[in-house]
Amino acid sequence: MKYNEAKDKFIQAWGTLGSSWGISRSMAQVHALLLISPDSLSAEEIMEDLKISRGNANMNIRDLIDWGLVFKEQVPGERKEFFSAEKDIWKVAKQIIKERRKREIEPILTLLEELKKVDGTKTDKKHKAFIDTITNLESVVDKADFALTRAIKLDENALVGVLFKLFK
Amino acid sequence: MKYNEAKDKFIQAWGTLGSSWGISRSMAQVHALLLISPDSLSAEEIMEDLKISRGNANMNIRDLIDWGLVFKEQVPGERKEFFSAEKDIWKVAKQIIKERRKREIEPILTLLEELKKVDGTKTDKKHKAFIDTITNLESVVDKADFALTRAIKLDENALVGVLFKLFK
DNA sequence: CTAAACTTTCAAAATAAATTGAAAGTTATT
DNA sequence: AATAACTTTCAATTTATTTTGAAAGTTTAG
Repeated sequence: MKYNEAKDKFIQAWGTLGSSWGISRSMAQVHALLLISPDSLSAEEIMEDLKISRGNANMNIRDLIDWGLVFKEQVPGERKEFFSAEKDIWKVAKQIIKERRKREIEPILTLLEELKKVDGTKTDKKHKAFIDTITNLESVVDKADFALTRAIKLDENALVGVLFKLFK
Repeated sequence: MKYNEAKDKFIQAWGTLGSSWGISRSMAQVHALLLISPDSLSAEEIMEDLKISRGNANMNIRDLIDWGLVFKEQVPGERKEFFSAEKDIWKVAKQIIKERRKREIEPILTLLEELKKVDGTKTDKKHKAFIDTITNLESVVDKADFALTRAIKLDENALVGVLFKLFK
């Protein structure tokens, strides 16, 4: 397989994959392109390579910067901005976990806390089932939160150690 | 907060949440409704409660069954089918992890394995960067796969034990 | 076997999300 | 201060996803 073929395959597959993670195709593709680029790229180059519009490129680059997955770089003698991706995949994974935890787990916990306050008596079947579900959900989500919060503080080697200890 | 208010809030929030996990709003809402229902519900009741069409209800119930989150139940004397959700949230979480692992992690590993075969020389910067990225990705995804595969074999209490050992 | 009860399918319609591109906004250079 | 280089915004458009609902299919009861 030729380099260009492999590159296109990776970018396109990463784009498809992104969709199932709630990340837009373009954002995933910009990320993929920067991940495999040895040098930082300008918005112009990204647009041309991926055949996407200026607006799209700009928006997705900004989002990737917000996610902490891409950095702005200053190239001496060049006026325009260049961008490069975080290449340490473990850091990338941690960043993604961190962002999703903040965006998804925190709101669930807030919601569940709120919903526990529902009025009702213990003898009402529906009320009981509701409280049970909310309580059990909270317990599981709390544990996931705990695990993820700790995981993003580990380095990759420590994680490996932990995994082996855990599932020996 | 009244029961009905809390119920609606939960169903609506679960629907919204589902979206960010690549699950359609209706599917998440059907799941939420069944999760808090003490009794199993017919397709008819689900349609009416959530104000969704027959086809939509049917499709999403089937999908939830495929995911192993909902079961068909036979009610004596009734001809139509009734449905109920798995109420053990740890089992629910494990099912979701299991399905997503199969649908998302397996294809990535296949892709990365394939992409390692790219032609090229070690002196080519682009080729080297590509191989590095693919290799590092594979290493991280492999570890995630290992951790998830093991996690879905644990029961909830064992998981708690493991978490404490891990992050003492 | 036939009709009624119920379930599934799927093309069309509705909705939601992503993308474009040109105009407006900024910043640096002379 | 004027202009060129570059970045951002956003309304309009395109594309993708979800939902509908009526028709077709299936199963059970009589």
